Amino acid sequence: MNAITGNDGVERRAALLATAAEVFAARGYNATTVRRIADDAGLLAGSLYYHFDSKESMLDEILSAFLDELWAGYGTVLAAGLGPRETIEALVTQSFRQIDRHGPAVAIYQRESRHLSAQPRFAYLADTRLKFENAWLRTLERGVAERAFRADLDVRLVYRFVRDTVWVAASWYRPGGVHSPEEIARQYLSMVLEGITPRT
Amino acid sequence: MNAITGNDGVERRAALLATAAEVFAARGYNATTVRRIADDAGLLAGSLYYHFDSKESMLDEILSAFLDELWAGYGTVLAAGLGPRETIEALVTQSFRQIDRHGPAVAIYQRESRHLSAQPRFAYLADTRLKFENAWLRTLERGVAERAFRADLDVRLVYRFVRDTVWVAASWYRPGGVHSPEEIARQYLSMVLEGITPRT
Amino acid sequence: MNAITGNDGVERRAALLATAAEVFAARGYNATTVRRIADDAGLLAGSLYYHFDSKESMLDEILSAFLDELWAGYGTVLAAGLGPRETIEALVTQSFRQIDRHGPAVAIYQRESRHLSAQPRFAYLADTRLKFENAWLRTLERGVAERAFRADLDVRLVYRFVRDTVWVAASWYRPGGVHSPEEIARQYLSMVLEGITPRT
Amino acid sequence: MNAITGNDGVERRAALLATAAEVFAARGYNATTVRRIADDAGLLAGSLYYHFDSKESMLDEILSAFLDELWAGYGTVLAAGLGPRETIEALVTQSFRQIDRHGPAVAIYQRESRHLSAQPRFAYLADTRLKFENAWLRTLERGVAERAFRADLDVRLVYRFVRDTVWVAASWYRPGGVHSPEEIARQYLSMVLEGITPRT
DNA sequence: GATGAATGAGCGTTCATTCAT
DNA sequence: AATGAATGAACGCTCATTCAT
Repeated sequence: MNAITGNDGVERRAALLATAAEVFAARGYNATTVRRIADDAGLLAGSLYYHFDSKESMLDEILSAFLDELWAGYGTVLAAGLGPRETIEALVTQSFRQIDRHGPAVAIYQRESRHLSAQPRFAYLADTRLKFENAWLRTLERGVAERAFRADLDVRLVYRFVRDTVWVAASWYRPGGVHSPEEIARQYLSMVLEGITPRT
Repeated sequence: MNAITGNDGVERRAALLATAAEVFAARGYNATTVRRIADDAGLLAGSLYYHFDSKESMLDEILSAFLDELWAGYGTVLAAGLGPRETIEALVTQSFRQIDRHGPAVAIYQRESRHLSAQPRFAYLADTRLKFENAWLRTLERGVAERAFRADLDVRLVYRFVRDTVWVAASWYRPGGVHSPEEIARQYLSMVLEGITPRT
Repeated sequence: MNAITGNDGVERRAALLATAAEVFAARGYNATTVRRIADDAGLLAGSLYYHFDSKESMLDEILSAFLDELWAGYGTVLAAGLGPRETIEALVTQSFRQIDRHGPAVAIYQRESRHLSAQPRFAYLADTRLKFENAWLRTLERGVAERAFRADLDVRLVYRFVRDTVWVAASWYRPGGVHSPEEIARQYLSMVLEGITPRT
Repeated sequence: MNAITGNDGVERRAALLATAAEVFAARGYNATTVRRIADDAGLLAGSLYYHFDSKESMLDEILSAFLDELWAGYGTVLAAGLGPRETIEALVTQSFRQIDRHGPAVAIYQRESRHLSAQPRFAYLADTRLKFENAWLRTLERGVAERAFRADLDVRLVYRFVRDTVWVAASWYRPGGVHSPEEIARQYLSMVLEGITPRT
């Protein structure tokens, strides 16, 4: 009947999660009603509970799927033994690629992770934040030590600025627009690495 | 009788709004209950309605008070006839000062303005965004024309990066910390203007 | 394939009803979900509807099967032309035997019959209660007339006490325990007929 | 305005609990909807939550108020140093008085305590059952030792029968009927102590 | 100015039931 | 016979809001 049989259930589930992620990203998790997700997905609110335990478990699945993929990418970069500048470039590029593929999940992460991480179920969000911070700070510090980066800037401030700028892009980035993720990464890196004033 | 009793209605109102802004910023507007605000302010939920029409009108008052003050500052800067670089420096510094003084309002603005601006009551948020964009884009474009800024960067992308990075700082900035708003602005501007790699 | 598969439809149906009765007895009819019955029976909730019209019809079938058997036994006793004391003894013994064989059904009857009998479908429960009451009251009154029972006790109160005590035993009686139903009946009858203080 | 001012809130709460207890007793806790309680009490479902945390907390309050009073009465009896027969008489009389005063609570206790006591919040129901059993069993055993009660009956069985008969009376007893609680206790005790057959 | 009690709409969730496969 | 997915009504509960006092 259906050309893509075999894992209909899996695909249905994935489609529902994608719908949920979009609504969560657009309106915020708390402000999103389960009826609204169901409307957008074309079924009744109660029917979602055939596929998921709860609204919260949908959120959990969205965030952990995104973070799993994110860390897979980051892990490869960090294990590659690149220099500080190249590491930063690769991490930023990876990040924009994740925004391209998991835009809604990134937006949700950005908006909700702070207060969610207080709940045991979402404790992994706090872990992620820490691992994240570690990877970036160490790379920046190594860069300063190796004179790849300026020594007169506060590394923690730079980290915060860079971290936020990357993720907050999820709030305006739309896949299929004029800029590819790689192009955005390139522009962003050029700005942060070289500055927006001309180097004479 | 309680900690935030002022000696007249205006002060009482302002104190209540400050309390509301803090809770909105900490938990999000939708997730904040009117009862929680009342608890923090030391009265009962129903009593807030003597002072305000609705929860929404508290939000409205918080955001417009902040934007009024913000535009007063920006207006002075834009009217001062500075060069592009100096204008950018002044706008960024102004912004960090606003974060210092109106932290909660900025955080609320950052988090909620996108979906609020769809409602007629909050249409002014969309206007603000536009005015904001205009001021920045024009300054950046003028800078490119005058060779104060690099011509090879996409001006709209630079605008988005800078705008977001500045405002999102409200989510981690705490007044009275190790860095003054001016110092944060200086570091940020140094990064964006000069880049984080050393200029030989 | 699963533990309670019979070799024909009748047995399957009976096995499903037995499972349902156990769950109804353990958790109460209302608190029992059709899914729970299905789980215990090793199929999915929807599949039960191939065998039964509704959850209510399962209950109906359980209760009427039990009452049919109960009245068969009672009928034999009442038709036997025994004296009042012997009739009471036989009825009580019959009752404990029913508890032994239809424990879950008796527990359900005890717990739910009062409010169920308001529904037309379960009106027969009220009839049963009446027939029951009639048989007992008549036997007790005959016993008083024939001086087999004391005349100074309120016959209706005695009836209520005895009826309740017998049926409520279904809530603690477990088949295969230390006491056979006949032994429990003997002890119970001894208490009610002779009293727990010694006869000098 | 109201003749019984001063503790209106307390009385309102008590009246609501009494209404809830009646509905719980009539239909069972699980089958009772919070809307039904509210209907019977003349307000809307949501309004109940101004007075109580949850449906469960209403149940909790009903049961613990009843048990507190019950144990106060039992404590007095058990501390009075009466003989076994007199102790049993006093306990039974106390029990029927409790049924008279807390009829719905007793019916709820009888119907729900078994499965409720599995929840931590209602663990005290299991404690009560144990204390109860202890008081009765010890009194019966003492009675057997002192030859006040027959030695040929199984004490545990007698306990179960007596316990059940007393409490199950809550399902048919209505305050203000033809029999006072004391009269019912007298008849019941006469039956159990002396037996229903005449002592020659 | 503030309280206490209520409203009513809507929320996340459950569950008996249906039905195409 | 049984499954998987859905329905739709109802449930316990929350919360912005109202209003007599």
